[in-house]
Amino acid sequence: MPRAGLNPAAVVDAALRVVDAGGPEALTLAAVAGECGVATPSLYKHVAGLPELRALLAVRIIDEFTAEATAAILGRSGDAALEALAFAYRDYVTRRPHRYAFMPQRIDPDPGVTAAADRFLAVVFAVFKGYDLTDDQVVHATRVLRAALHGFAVLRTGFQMGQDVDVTYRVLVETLKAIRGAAGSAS
Amino acid sequence: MPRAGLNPAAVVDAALRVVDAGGPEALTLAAVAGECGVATPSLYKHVAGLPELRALLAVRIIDEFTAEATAAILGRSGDAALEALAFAYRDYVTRRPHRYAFMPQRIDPDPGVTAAADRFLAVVFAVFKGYDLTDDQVVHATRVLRAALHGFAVLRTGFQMGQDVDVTYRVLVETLKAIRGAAGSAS
DNA sequence: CCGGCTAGGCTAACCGCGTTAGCTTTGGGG
DNA sequence: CCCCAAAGCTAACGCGGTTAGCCTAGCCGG
Repeated sequence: MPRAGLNPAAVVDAALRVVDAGGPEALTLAAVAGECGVATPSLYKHVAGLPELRALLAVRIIDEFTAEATAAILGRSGDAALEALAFAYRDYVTRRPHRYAFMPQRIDPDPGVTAAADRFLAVVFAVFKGYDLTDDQVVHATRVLRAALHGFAVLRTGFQMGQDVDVTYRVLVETLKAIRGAAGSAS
Repeated sequence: MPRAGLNPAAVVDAALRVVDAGGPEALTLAAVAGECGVATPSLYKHVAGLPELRALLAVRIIDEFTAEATAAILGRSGDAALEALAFAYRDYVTRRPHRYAFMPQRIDPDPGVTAAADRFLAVVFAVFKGYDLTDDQVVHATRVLRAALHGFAVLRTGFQMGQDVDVTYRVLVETLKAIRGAAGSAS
């Protein structure tokens, strides 16, 4: 029987296809192996197990997202950067709803994931460079921004009632422009 | 052998203990059965399976949370109500970190969970009764508030760097007071 | 007080998933 | 050309959810 010619990157590619098609729940070694056209245990020749595959996938996704976010805020500052990041965020989540579930939410034991998360964080951080805030204030502002954008991303599909979610997002973004003032006064 | 005297409520009680002790990941029929002092399949005499147990647990937790949130905003309105809800939210998450994971994030197929989620939503909704907003605007404001509070709750434990998370939360709450104006202008 | 019925417990067994062990074979490099 | 490491495979285990089917505790009517 011919070799499948796999490698870690190809396994992650297959995992991405599985996740895109079936959501985060569908990410199973059996499914990925099927997608690769290989028996399940064969995957262990390329990744150490499900946790490592998840970590590799997370790095891939975080970096993809970071690249888009970076492109969005390049050349902008202040409220314009904040808006650009917010819309890039929403766009990614809309375009890749299942992938977003792998964005880091708590501290990850995997150092690769932590590093990728830090790279992403630097982008959010950059938004507040244009404002006149102390270092501490920038940290708080970054956390608030992340929390709001993430919360919206998570709940987005769960909003009942007919009102336009795009309008809600605009309200959110407008609200967030108050971060600058709030960070200044609350610390 | 003597009967264990179980019933659905007692099973949910055991499930709560399991979740409190080991986190949402630990919620397994085997663990709950162990906590009940019973063999795993015996649970099926009281709950239909893991999904139903999860749903029952979610209802229990959402209602517990709703009760606390309701108590917090009773007798307050406007910014005071918003603050009270925000702090009740944060307090619950801090006190019951594992339980919070069962709060509804997307539409749940279980009608009981949906009903409980609606009861909770009504509380958040009530915060904006005191503001001068149209019905549509209240819906958007409610969504924004939920998104921000939820996002913070989720990311709370993941914040790196030493800065005080309580200060961050104060910045968040201050920022959210701008919802009124944003909802008014953006729609 | 007794017989029986039901509800609530049990064991056995199946399936799917992750994982490990150990065998086989491919195919590139000395 | 041969060899051997890498990359595939099958077999087997453990664990979790779930189903089937048995057995008995304990209430209820006679």
